[in-house]
Amino acid sequence: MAKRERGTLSRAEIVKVALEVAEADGAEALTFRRLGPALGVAPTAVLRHFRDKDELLLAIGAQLLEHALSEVDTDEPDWRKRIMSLARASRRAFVTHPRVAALVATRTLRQEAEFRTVELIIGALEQAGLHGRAAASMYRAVADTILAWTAFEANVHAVGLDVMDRDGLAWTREYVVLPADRYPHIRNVAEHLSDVNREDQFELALELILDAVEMRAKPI
Amino acid sequence: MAKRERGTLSRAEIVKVALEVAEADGAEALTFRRLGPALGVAPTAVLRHFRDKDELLLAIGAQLLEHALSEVDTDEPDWRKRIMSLARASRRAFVTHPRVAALVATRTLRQEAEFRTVELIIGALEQAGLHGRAAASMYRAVADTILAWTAFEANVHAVGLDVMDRDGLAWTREYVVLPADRYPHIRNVAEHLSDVNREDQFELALELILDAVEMRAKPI
DNA sequence: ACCTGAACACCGTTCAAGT
DNA sequence: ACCTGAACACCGTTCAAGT
Repeated sequence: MAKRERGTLSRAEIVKVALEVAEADGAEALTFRRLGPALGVAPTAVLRHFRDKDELLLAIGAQLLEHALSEVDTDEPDWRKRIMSLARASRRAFVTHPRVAALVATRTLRQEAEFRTVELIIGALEQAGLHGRAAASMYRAVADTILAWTAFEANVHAVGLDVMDRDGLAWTREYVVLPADRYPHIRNVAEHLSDVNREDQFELALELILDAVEMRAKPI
Repeated sequence: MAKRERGTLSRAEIVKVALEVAEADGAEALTFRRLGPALGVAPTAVLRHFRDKDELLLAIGAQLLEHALSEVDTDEPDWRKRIMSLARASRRAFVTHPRVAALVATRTLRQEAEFRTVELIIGALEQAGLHGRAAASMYRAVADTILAWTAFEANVHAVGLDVMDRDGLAWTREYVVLPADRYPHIRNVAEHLSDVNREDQFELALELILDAVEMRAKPI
């Protein structure tokens, strides 16, 4: 706990160290009392830069989204690829920091990074041929699906890391041994349930929605 | 805090009162220390029926899903309607108890109610014409989308109730005033953004996916 | 202006003791 | 067998005091 010179603490550094702490020891370790020492400072010093814990979490979320956005190729001419690129980048950023992501994914961040995300999606949909009300409506369906899936995955990951021992890894195994007379449909596909991983499902769900977007934009 | 006779405390009653407490005072009020008095019992007495708080939350989640399932018309012959009915019932159950739902939605509950849900969805997909690996894969896409959206909405609701003052209700208002030169696409549809509500989006996103399911099951 | 240290009002969980 | 009460090891946040 080397003491540091006064005035050298910044919001940026706090966010960075907070991510490290959460990554290393879990979201429940992300407390002011641990964060202080990790920064070489008293626990309450952080409160001089963030009004409360919620404001800190919001800043962390913004940072995550910022990083995801920086990886998106905004010059990609194909609108579907642009949306998929954004979706994958978001997923990657959140799954990399699942414990923090779970805490912030559902917050409206209301910051630069979020506005740019919205702009990107609406632009893609307009290119696809949707405008006005239809574009607004579809934007919410697409954006919220990406966000919902991303948040969901982050949560599952975070919980998975925390209670893996209790819940067990192979949940699909339980489905295989269910009584066939009461669960005939499950039995039919049980052997395939463990093959599918969540990343594939995320891609599939999104592709399904974009298929439908395309159909509605340019009806046959 | 009328004392109660010994041996009258049950898991069922604890779950019921826990839901009431959370509903009334928020998820952060769902503590053993408040739950005890609400049950007319010492705070630690609850720990005789649930190993820890996580086990209590799991039981609450199971109860929510159970209730949702009881409202689904499983005899409905149209597979699309059956899935939509399940989705709406889940949404309703979770949005009714957003603060608790947010805490439990991402847990694999691994209980009776969950198995029946899976059985229902796979049965619907088989009726649609999907089998084996394709059915398993699509089941995950559909089920996880319902779950992700439901969890997401519950979270948004819960956060909304908790930090409504700070975040403000009319987030869409901020989008209307964004500089048009930097966000031209947003500006194009800004006036329509506030029209769409989340329930419509949930329905839309699901219909989009089911459209695509139908297309893949019976290709043109 | 920025940071510290003590204090306040909480948590979940354990455990010896009561009935 | 079931419940209580005290105790332990934590939280976020406030606030007077230091530099």
